[in-house]
Amino acid sequence: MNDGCQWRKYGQKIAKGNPCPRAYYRCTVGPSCPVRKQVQRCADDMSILITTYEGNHNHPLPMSATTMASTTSAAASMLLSGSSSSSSTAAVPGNLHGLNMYVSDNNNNMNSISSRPPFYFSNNNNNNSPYSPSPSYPTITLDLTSTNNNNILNTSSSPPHSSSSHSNYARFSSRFAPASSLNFGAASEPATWGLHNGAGILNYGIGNVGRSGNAAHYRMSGPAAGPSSSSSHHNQSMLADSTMVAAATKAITADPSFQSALAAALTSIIGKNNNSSGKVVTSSSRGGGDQPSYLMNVKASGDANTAPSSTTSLSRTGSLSHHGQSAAGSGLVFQAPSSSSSSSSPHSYSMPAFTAAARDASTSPSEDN
DNA sequence: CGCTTTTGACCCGCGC
DNA sequence: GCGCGGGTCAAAAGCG
Repeated sequence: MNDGCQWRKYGQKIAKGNPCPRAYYRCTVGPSCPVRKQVQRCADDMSILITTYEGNHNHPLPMSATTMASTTSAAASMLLSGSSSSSSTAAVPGNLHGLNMYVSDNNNNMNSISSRPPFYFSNNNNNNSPYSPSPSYPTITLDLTSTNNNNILNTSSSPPHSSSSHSNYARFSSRFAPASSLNFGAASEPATWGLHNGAGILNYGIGNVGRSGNAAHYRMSGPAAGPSSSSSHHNQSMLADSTMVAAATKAITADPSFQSALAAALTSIIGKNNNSSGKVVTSSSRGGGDQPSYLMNVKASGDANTAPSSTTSLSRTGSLSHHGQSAAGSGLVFQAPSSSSSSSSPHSYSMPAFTAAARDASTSPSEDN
């Protein structure tokens, strides 16, 4: 996926748990630009690419990387951020509890590093795009650079690849709002992608409201608050215009493998932070409403000296597999890495828990290992 | 010829 | 201390 920057590959590695090699690239635009990116295919759906950016560019970005004219991304930004602005709004990345994300169609100049959010989904399944030659590869990109004020990272004082708790990953996590969570829709249920907090105040997502043959119909789902509510900066209205539906549908097309890829992408963050001061610590049920809700709590204290400890959660609702095994009442579903023992146990996961979540979402639990 | 990619070696942190 | 795994280095090969 052409993102407007020039990259030089400097390494490739087979990572555990994924037969596909992970490729390492450096930015070659600047003489000593510290920005790097990793590209890897999703283990569960090799048509999905996961790209992770890390570092700050120390040079002006090329024009191709600074132009942003994506109405789709703007719409999707609103979708996931809860903004009520119309589609004429400039492409301002959504910012919800510190987690910026939006859905993007790669055909719409989704090439800007300076203005895109750090976490976005791209489905470049339009072969007319000059940036997506041949096959269509939906991609999930984690942008850990800090080239605009909307990014949640600031890695300027971090060494490019610190593996200590001072890494940018730790700060990434530390800036999650304590109660924010990412809502994984159940694979066998209408997907509700979006963010909500522990109290269920914010729950923007994309709901599959019906199927006709193979055609899925999506709607935007929001909280119960009225569309004109503006009492808080988290405007809770949703605009389900056609642009948003189109963007949302594209993002959901890969469901449930989309979930897997997202989980794997998150794994790349959490895995970095899997140390004594910040790790996936537990999993628990935390039913907060009428439907079962399983939250995977991630404690990330980040920089032990400066950042207060915070907790973020991954949650998914509904059943956990395609095979009818409901997780309701089953209690612990995800096992924390700290108590797992590699792959020897059928209920332990060598990968961080987010990968486990992905497999739960798309395969039989008995296939996990 | 210059730049990029490939690929095995190397480094280092972490867990046992 | 040792092995493992992720990330990087650097020489060789590839390519336009």
